[in-house]
Amino acid sequence: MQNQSTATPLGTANIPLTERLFDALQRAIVEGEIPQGSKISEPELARQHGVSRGSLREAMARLEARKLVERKPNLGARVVTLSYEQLIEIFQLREALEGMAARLAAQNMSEMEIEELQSLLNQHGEQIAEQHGQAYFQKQGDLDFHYRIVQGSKNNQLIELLCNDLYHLLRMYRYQFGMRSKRSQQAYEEHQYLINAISARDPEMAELLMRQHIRSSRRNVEAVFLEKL
Amino acid sequence: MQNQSTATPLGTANIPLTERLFDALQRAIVEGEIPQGSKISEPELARQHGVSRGSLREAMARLEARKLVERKPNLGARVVTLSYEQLIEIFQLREALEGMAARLAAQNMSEMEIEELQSLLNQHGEQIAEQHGQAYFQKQGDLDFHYRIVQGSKNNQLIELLCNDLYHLLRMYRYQFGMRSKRSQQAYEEHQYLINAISARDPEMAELLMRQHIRSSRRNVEAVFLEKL
DNA sequence: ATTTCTTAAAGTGTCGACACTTTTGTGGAA
DNA sequence: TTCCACAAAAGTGTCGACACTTTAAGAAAT
Repeated sequence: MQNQSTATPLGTANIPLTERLFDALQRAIVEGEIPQGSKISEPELARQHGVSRGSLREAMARLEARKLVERKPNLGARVVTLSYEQLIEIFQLREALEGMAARLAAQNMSEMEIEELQSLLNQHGEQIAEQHGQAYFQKQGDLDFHYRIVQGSKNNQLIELLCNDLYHLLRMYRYQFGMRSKRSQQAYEEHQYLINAISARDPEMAELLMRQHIRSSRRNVEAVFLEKL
Repeated sequence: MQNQSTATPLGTANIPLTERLFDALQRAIVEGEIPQGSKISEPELARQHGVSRGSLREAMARLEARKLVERKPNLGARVVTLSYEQLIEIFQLREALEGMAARLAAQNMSEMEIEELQSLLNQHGEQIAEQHGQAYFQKQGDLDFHYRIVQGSKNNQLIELLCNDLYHLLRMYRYQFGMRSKRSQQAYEEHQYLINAISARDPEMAELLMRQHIRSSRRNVEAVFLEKL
């Protein structure tokens, strides 16, 4: 039996402080609550969250590993600064990684998983039809779809890398750069082709389609950026 | 002015303790000095290295991020356990990532870098001729070659990922699984083709060749493993 | 008024201590 | 002898303190 009345907010039991802190900070950074490029003062941030500097420090080390903050010895840490160049680099990474993921998914996804993926896409389709669903589709839906294919690859290295490491940095870009687009209809169709290839157990085709899909997505981002100038 | 006589071993000045510790531990793990799968006791390891637990803890957090140790809350940390399955997964990753790296290298490497790469390969060739240079070529040379192509991609995300994160895990496999092979002659030739493609500024071909090269390398590992059973 | 030197404030690096959790080891009951 | 309970030991989680480094502010000199 342990004290449930005093400190522990019920449900956070046994989850180490550092971990909760890490999640909280990650969310705050991704959503821009702590602005990009801003300097982080350990004593202040620790105080705000009511933890010791040591605990915060360990959370920061993990944030650094995910490239959400940058630290320089004796100079302290700052939230990463997002840039167009980095975003393009990430798209190139994704093209390679998710391409491989799609290839493996075509080999390794179970029939059931494929069905679920299809029904997820059907939902997206409805939402697009209903509300010209730009908001939802871009922000959550697209991410969900890609997420599942990565899971379907059954390659743990790939899953770890894309879903734990890169995922949050990418989310940060979506949050803070806007990144809405008029491509939802187009993306929806590309997703459907992809499912077809996976369903047909055609790894080669699945990889090809995924790579094209991400390349289109990148071009769209490039176009949006040019507009802004 | 700072005390040069007492503590600082001259040359380690200003490099934080945690960082030096991190490097030392990483080396020890990669080379198997601390055996794979072994449990790590923070107090003991800290004592051995003459640092406080806090410093060691931060180094451990970074090791964890590189997948060299695994930590579970309240249960402590163990060195990662290498497995055939994981190795295959890593090869799949590399196929995707280094394939992309080769593609980009064909676009972005400077003429000078290409020349240097060629002369590096020439050295390798000589070594193979001389001493049937299996040892060197496998352990260092091959890694060097791939390393340079990744650098040549000029994609910082890719460079970071392959040369900082995955690199050491891969080195650990080389160290501890042996992974010598009779493929050095074959690999040498494949490397030469790759340079030709890069030199011809043919991204498509460079990617294709790199992927084939890594796939061959994987097949070789698979074969070596089957032998062992 | 501008620059530079000096000194105080803030911040980071590192440590040792204590509370709580898990593991280990020992003795008694079946 | 085997199994369980329970105390002791070891280990992890978290904190606060102190030393050294960097940054900021203010005084002195040009």
